[in-house]
Amino acid sequence: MGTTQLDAVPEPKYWHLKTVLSDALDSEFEVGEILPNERELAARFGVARATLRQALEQLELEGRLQRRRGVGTTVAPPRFGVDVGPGEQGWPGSPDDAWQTGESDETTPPAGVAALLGRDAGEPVHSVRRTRMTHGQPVATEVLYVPHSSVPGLPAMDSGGTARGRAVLRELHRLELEGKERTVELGSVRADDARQLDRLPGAPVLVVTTRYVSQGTTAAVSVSTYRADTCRLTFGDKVPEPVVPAPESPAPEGAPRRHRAAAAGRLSHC
Amino acid sequence: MGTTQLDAVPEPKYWHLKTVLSDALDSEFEVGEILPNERELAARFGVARATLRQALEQLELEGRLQRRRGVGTTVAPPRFGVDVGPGEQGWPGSPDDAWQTGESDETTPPAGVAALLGRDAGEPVHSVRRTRMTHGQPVATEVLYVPHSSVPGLPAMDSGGTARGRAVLRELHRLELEGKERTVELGSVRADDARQLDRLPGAPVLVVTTRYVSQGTTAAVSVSTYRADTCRLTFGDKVPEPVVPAPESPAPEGAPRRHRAAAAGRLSHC
DNA sequence: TAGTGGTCTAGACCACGCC
DNA sequence: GCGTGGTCTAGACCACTAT
Repeated sequence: MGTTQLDAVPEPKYWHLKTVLSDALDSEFEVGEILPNERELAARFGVARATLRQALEQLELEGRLQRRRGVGTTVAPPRFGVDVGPGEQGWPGSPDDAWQTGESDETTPPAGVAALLGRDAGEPVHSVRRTRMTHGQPVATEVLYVPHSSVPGLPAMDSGGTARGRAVLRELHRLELEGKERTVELGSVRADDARQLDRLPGAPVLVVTTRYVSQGTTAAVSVSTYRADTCRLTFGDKVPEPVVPAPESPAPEGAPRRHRAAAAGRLSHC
Repeated sequence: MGTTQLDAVPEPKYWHLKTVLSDALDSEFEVGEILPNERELAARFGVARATLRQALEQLELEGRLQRRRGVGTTVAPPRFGVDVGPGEQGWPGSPDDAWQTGESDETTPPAGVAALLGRDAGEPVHSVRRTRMTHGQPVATEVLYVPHSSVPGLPAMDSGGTARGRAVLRELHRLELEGKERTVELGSVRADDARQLDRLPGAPVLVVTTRYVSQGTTAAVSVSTYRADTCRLTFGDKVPEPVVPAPESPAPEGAPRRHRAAAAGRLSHC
């Protein structure tokens, strides 16, 4: 009746639902507000919960929603920019970088990292775990792989703690950094990283692989894992934090004040 | 019996399934090989199809599998690197860039783009659509937004074709490019881009937003949409295409020859 | 037309956060 | 304990591709 659209290509229900919800988020909700629970939303829209969840998953993927088990679904704030560009010069662990050094020990790197290092798979290297904090929340974890040959002066240390990590970084800084090469790809968080990032295993992440070049060879390789739902990676000279919308539909610029009250009967069915 | 692991934290079935399948892909399958269909796989592993599909979705997200409706599920080749770094200097549409200029017309940019341009939302700008091809396949679509003030010399053209797009780019090249700022974030493809990228709507993509700076102001903004399943974005001086594994589990370096025979009874249940 | 993956349903139970 | 999102099931039908 009211639809001018000829349904020659029927849209999936969850896709239409996602659009409806997205528009509602723009116009009727504020950042931090809590949505009705999934069972109620599904009933209100006349779909099965699994179908509703498909729509919610999409919106979470786009950074519009945040879901936490035992708590509820809230409207996510706009993604914040995280600088990973050439602006972040220097070796990892420079005085001003945003990372927090963690534990260190010896491991055999993944095959892909070994290839980047130009080492045989199975050859042990130093590994240093780090965490990146922003706005008080952990947004990324990282493992830095350093071949023994890059830090020949490293004193023998059996303890696998943060002191060892700092020692590895300190030795690394003695080398002259010629350049970095970075790649970005989509991945899903491993179980151990998931806990640190406060996400469930399998949540989407942006994986940044950095190759540190010194004296013509690869001196170290780091693999960083950024939360894809909350982060926007920025490259180049500092971007003045403009309002960049979620890819699919622009995010409103709501004040980041928080609500705990459940949304009333605003969402109408279809 | 053989498990030294105490199942105090029971792993979800789909997660375990994903691990099993991933290992099997590494050891028993080659790139291009076609897997048994979902109903058979589910039966073989003793799970519901929905559960199996959760595992397959994860593997597809990590670029290990490729699924096509009406065809089947195949083992994906390793992701290939796509250069989006500062190495790709110059304005869009430079003679050597990898993009293919498409249609152009006038549109009102999304709110976020308008903000980046420093324009009021609703103000119309030139838009140029482009496509990026690699290995004979489209890997990215792009919309370039150019305010009228950046191309004052553009002759009046009513036709909204590729000729208009080339004219806009040509005028843009008259300006001196001072720098670019790029951001990368996760998104999902809109319906129109989906067709061009040969993906279903909602498939995950890496959204690269570039701000072109000239004479201290934003002369243009482009929003590029890369297939997240097949692409690895590379920044910096050309990376010599090393073997970089999928984030969760390393990909084997199989020759990219293709099979059409269905996999035999290699996958064992649990 | 046969076979594939994609969508959808109506349930059930579980793990977690909070009170 | 209670309410939340997370997992899982066993079906059904649809859209698409290849033959």
